[in-house]
Amino acid sequence: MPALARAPAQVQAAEEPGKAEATRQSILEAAARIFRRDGYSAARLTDIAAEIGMKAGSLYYHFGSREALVEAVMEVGTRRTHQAVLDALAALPAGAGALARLETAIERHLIMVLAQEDIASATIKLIWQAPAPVREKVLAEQRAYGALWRGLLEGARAAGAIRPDLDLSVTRMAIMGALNWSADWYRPGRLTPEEIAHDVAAMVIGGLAPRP
Amino acid sequence: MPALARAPAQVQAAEEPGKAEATRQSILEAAARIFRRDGYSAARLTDIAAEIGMKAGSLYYHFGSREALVEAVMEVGTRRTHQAVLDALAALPAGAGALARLETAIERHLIMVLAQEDIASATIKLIWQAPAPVREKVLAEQRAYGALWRGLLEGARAAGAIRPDLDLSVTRMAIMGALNWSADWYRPGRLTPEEIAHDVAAMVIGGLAPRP
DNA sequence: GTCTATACGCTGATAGAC
DNA sequence: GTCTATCAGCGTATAGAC
Repeated sequence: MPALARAPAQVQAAEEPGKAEATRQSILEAAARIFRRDGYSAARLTDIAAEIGMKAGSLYYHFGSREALVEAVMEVGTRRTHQAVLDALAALPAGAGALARLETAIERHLIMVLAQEDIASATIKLIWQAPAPVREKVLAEQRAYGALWRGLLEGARAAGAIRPDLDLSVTRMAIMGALNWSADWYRPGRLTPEEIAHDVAAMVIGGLAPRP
Repeated sequence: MPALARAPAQVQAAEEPGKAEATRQSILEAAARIFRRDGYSAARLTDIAAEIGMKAGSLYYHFGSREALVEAVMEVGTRRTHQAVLDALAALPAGAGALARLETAIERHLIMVLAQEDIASATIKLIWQAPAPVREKVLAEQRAYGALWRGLLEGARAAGAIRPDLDLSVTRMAIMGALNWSADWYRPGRLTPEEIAHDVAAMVIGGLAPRP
């Protein structure tokens, strides 16, 4: 079979960013910025388009609807946060203990949310604002991420680092709450994302530990 | 000055619930239910009115606008939660320590959010969904509530119950996040609000404690 | 006080020129 | 690919009957 001189346009676009793909990306970024700033209901397609010097109608060449757009934003946000935490865990030394892994995950997740990552923090903010169908899809995708956390907590419990009277589901949700709420209240300034991440991680880890 | 046989209608309405006042109350409750279920943008005045067998237009006899309605819901929610926590604190024995006070506040706040209190949990859910002007007003009202928590944390720190390296503002927001996020994920069933409140309180208190 | 009927504005979405 | 119309739908809000 002779090699094709050039892959079909569609495939090419999927592989290396052609113009359409690049535009799609900047639309996603712009949408994340506006959605994050205004919330789901107040964000208008006009504002999003204007953010990158386009007109609202043009967005429809790249996305089928407003809902498809939010969904895409949240899908990327979910995947990106998941991947960042996985990477951080992979970067740990081989012998890292369960607590070190949990601590790493907490800090990395929080930094994704705080460090100007519009897509990550917009995603968190939008989860409970988006229309139910979108929310369901995203939550389904987040199950894998949730499973990662469940594993981390079970590992910590097996290592004796979690007091036996705590329910692990409640624990997990309380942790996610402490982390995700920061997407709303955080304003750059007094403390760095790293400082905040450290404090929260310290609190959580300490809170899980069995009473001496 | 001879006593009036009957107070003017307006004053009467403000003092003891006349019909208008009673209706106003049930509108607030209905609105909280719908807003909590659907979120700010998806909740329609038609749905709210229908919830209590009214027509959308009739709501305008009681509230000037959709925004005025959400604002009223959130105002009541804020006040009611604040008051519930104050009451719980007041019910403690006189000699209760700083940690016991903090623990009580955590549990009471969480129970307000979880125990089918539509107005309290709708308020939390709406804070970051409502239009900016409404949010600003509500946040302003919540400053007093925030001050209560700041006092609780400072008291705990003075009592030596909080490790010195934790920033109290970050701590406070992390706690509120862990508590408030529950308004979104909690579904009645497996665990009671009390059980959840206990777990979260235990985690938080433990997390603040100085490392031995 | 609540209804019905309607006006109004706004925004998501489409069609076709370029 | 992006623009310029333009439409359609919906939900808030108003006016007036009852």
